[in-house]
Order: sequence, then C-alpha cells, then structure tokens
Amino acid sequence: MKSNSQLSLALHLLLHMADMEEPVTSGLLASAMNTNPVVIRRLMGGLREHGIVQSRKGHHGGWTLSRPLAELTLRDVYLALGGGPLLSLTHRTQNPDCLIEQAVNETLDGAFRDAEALLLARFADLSLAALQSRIHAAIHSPAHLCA
Amino acid sequence: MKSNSQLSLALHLLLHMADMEEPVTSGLLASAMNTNPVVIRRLMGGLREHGIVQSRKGHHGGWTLSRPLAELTLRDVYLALGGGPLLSLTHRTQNPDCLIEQAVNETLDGAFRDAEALLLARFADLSLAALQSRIHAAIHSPAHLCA
DNA sequence: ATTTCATGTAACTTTTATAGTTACATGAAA
DNA sequence: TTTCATGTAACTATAAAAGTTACATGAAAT
Ligand code: FES
Ligand code: FES
Repeated sequence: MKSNSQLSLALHLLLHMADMEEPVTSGLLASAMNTNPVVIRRLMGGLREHGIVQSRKGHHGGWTLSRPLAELTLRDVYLALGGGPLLSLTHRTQNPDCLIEQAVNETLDGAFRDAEALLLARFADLSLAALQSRIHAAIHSPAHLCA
Repeated sequence: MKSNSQLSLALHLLLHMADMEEPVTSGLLASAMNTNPVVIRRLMGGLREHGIVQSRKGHHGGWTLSRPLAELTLRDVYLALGGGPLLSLTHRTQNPDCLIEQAVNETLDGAFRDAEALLLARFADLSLAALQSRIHAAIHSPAHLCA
C-alpha cells in the first residue's frame, strides 16, 4: 500500500501553528505543505475531536492549538490520528484452519506486538515541546511559514 | 496500499516443504495457499537466489529446500525476500528546506530505526526449526497439505 | 442585511504498492 | 517426442493513501 505520512504532516503542522499568534487557515497551511486544503482540514478535524486543536469559521477563522505543546506527545498525536497500523507487514489469513499458518502468524504477531510497543513507548517519551526547542535552536524567525 | 504478507506466505511455504519428501510444484502450493502458481514462483525465485530453496523443471520437477530449517531464521527469509520496509509510517518530504520538517523527520526516523532493529533482532532469534517443532507438537500428520 | 471568507463534508479521481492472471517460451524427465 | 513444470513478461485487479472538486454551513466585517 501507499505509505502513511499523516503523523509527519500533523507534527509539522502543529509545530508551525505553535509559533503563530493568529489562527491559520487550511489554505495557508496547505500551500506551505504543498498539498490541498481539504487534506489539512480532514487531518485537523481528527485532532480537534481529541482536543488538540480548535477551529473557527468565517472571517479571520482558521486553526489554533488548544493546549500547550508541553502537554502533547507524539503518542497523543498518533492516537488522535486514529492509531492506524504501524507495521507494513501483515499475515495472510487464507485458510485459518491450517495449523502451520496459525503457528507462523502467532509467531509473527508476537514480534510485531513488541516492535509496536517499543515504538509507542518512544512516541510517549517525545513531547512536542522538546521537538520545538530543538527547532528554535536552529531557526531564528519562529513564525516562518513557506507560502 | 495493500499490505504486504510475503513473509507470512514464505514461512508457510517453507514449513510445508520441510515435511515433504518429493519436490512440490508451484501449482500444488498455490492451491493450498489459495493463490496463483505464478505468485508462488515469483516469491520462491527470490528465495532461490539466496540459496534457501532449489527448483527443478520438467517431469517430477518442483521446489525443495536447499538447507536445513535449523540454519534458517526469520531474518534470513525476510532479507531474502528483499528486505522491504517494515514500518507503514513514512515521512513527508515535500520541502526539504523546511527546518521543521527536518527536525520532525529526524526524530521520527530515530524511533523508526529502533523499532526496526528490534524487529530484525527478534527475527534473527527465531529459527524455522523452532517454529517447525512447535507445529509438529500440534499436528500428527506432518506432510499434510491442503489441496 | 449582505457580503466575504473559512470551515465541514461528501463524492470523486489519482497515485502507488501488492497481489493475482494470462500467455507463452524454456528445459528436463519419462 | 510427449509431458509437465519452471521462468518471465505483460497485464489486470485490489486496496490504501493522498489529492481534488463542489458546495453547504456558519461566523465575522462592513
Ligand atoms: S513549511 Fe515548514 S518551515 Fe517552511
Ligand atoms: S495449507 Fe497449510 S496445513 Fe493445509
């Protein structure tokens, strides 16, 4: 399948928004990310339902963070995006009666679970504030947004 | 994209072959796996190039293991299949100049590398012989092959 | 009020990775 | 020389993700 880059996109968006005073429109964010406003709105919609961002319609509307980055971890963002699959390997379930298939898949699942758990634990240890400070050390105009 | 189940399939095939005396045809394997012979031949072709299986054409031809399962780990099989991506998450590389994108992606990559390393290490610890003995404990007719 | 602008969303198209299919050439055993 | 199986190219199908179009809804500004 086509590989999933929503987490990368979401983080990029949130970090940009953190440096903005005013609400930012999906149009502006989209052109900075070289994508389409609807893609942004869809993704942000998910984050809004988890209390991460807020939106306002109409004039001077747009998107703002609804809690400080220090209270947000990569894990929160990943889960708010729906917590989709982390691994690209699946197992075949063509004939569930086959004992070999069962044994193979149980074994693989064990390894998969461990890798996923490790990744989630890593995500939980990374706050967006940490990312942000790393970025601010490198950038000197915080509110920059490629339009 | 459609998710990748080659490793699961390959393991299933190898374990079946281990219990067979005679070479097995791609046609037979395919019907046991509910798939197409060409899918089997393609996959096995990769394994042959890495010395895992052998093929013979013509009458009574087919596929046989070319080394004992005890010398094969899941890692070997995974690598012989091409060592494709393990994780379904990627990062977006729309504007490589953007420092935020860079920081986000470096951070993600760190976590991804660790998870992949863990998974590979797990794979390296699992020999096919171990899988096989687990299966033989459950099955009493080793050479069974759903056709 | 009415104009303006931005979100909210449904429906559709495009892209890309994987799997499955058809067709046939090649080669080895019987 | 017939039979059977691999080897491979070319094509189709399926599925997941991303991008696009179109328009309804709602809020600010004048
Ligand atoms: S778009 Fe991220 S810094 Fe320019
Ligand atoms: S196909 Fe695996 S045991 Fe029947």
